[in-house]
Amino acid sequence: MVIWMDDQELIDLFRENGFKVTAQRLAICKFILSRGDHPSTDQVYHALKIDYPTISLGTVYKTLDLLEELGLIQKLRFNESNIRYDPDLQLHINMVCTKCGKIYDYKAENIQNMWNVIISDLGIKPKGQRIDIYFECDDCK
Amino acid sequence: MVIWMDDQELIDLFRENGFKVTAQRLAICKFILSRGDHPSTDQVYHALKIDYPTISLGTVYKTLDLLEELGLIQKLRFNESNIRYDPDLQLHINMVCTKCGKIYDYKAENIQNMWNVIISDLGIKPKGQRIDIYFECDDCK
DNA sequence: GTAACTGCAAACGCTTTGCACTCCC
DNA sequence: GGGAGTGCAAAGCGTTTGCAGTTAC
Repeated sequence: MVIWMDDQELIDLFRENGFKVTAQRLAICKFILSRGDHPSTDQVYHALKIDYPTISLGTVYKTLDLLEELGLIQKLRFNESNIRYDPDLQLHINMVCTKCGKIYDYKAENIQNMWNVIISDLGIKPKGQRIDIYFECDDCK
Repeated sequence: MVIWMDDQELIDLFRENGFKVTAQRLAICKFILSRGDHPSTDQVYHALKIDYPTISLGTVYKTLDLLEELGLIQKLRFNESNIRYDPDLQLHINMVCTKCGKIYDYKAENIQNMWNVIISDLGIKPKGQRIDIYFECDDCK
């Protein structure tokens, strides 16, 4: 799922939380929020290097950490060693191809219903969740 | 959940798959299979160093990779940088405390039923899965 | 006897940190 | 003007790799 925020909403969010608005921040933020495939730090970095040739990996890491703090994205580690960033904090299933590593999101109403049952059985207040299914995607079969 | 295999079953499993049986392998394997809390490589290493003072981290890594290949355990990465090993390949929920990092397994029949529904909706043959819930455990509240 | 395994140490890759320079406000 | 953010490079740290010595079979 792609979460839409316009520039002004992003700018307000940064300012409200006491952070300055920079071109890099906006660019990283807009890039990650527009992608449904959980890019890695490196992918963000290389994609933005085209329009922002001086951008650094450090800035990408720091900004993505900031976005996690602000509750806009979730960091995920799969079995590869790098971090991936998921802009969807709502309940969904990460369908991970074990061959090519592509990730497809899957959302359905019945998942939410089932989840509600589980949470109520557990009697806890969850702060987040993650559901993965590992499979071989059509391209890799 | 703790999966029980006796020594002879382990030994047979190694031999059947063309691997030699060594004291280190047996020890690492028995240790990880007996633990429900998803130890890290380092934890395995330090725990075994008591009885096997010459054991090395490299051997622990290699053996745990081997156990994953044999289908006995699953590697999991959480937001910490290290790898954790889960000896339960059956469907369960990893309840992860966001403060202390402890992991509790949760299993219930209705989860399996719900899961079956989702899988059949998706129309895929999953090769594995992972379900996490992040929360604050009683000790950390 | 020999092929596989262990232990050690070096190499590796991703992430974090420190710091001088820059830019937002 | 001042403090936060950027870019760069170095440091950090968990993991992997290579290899000589050892052990299972």
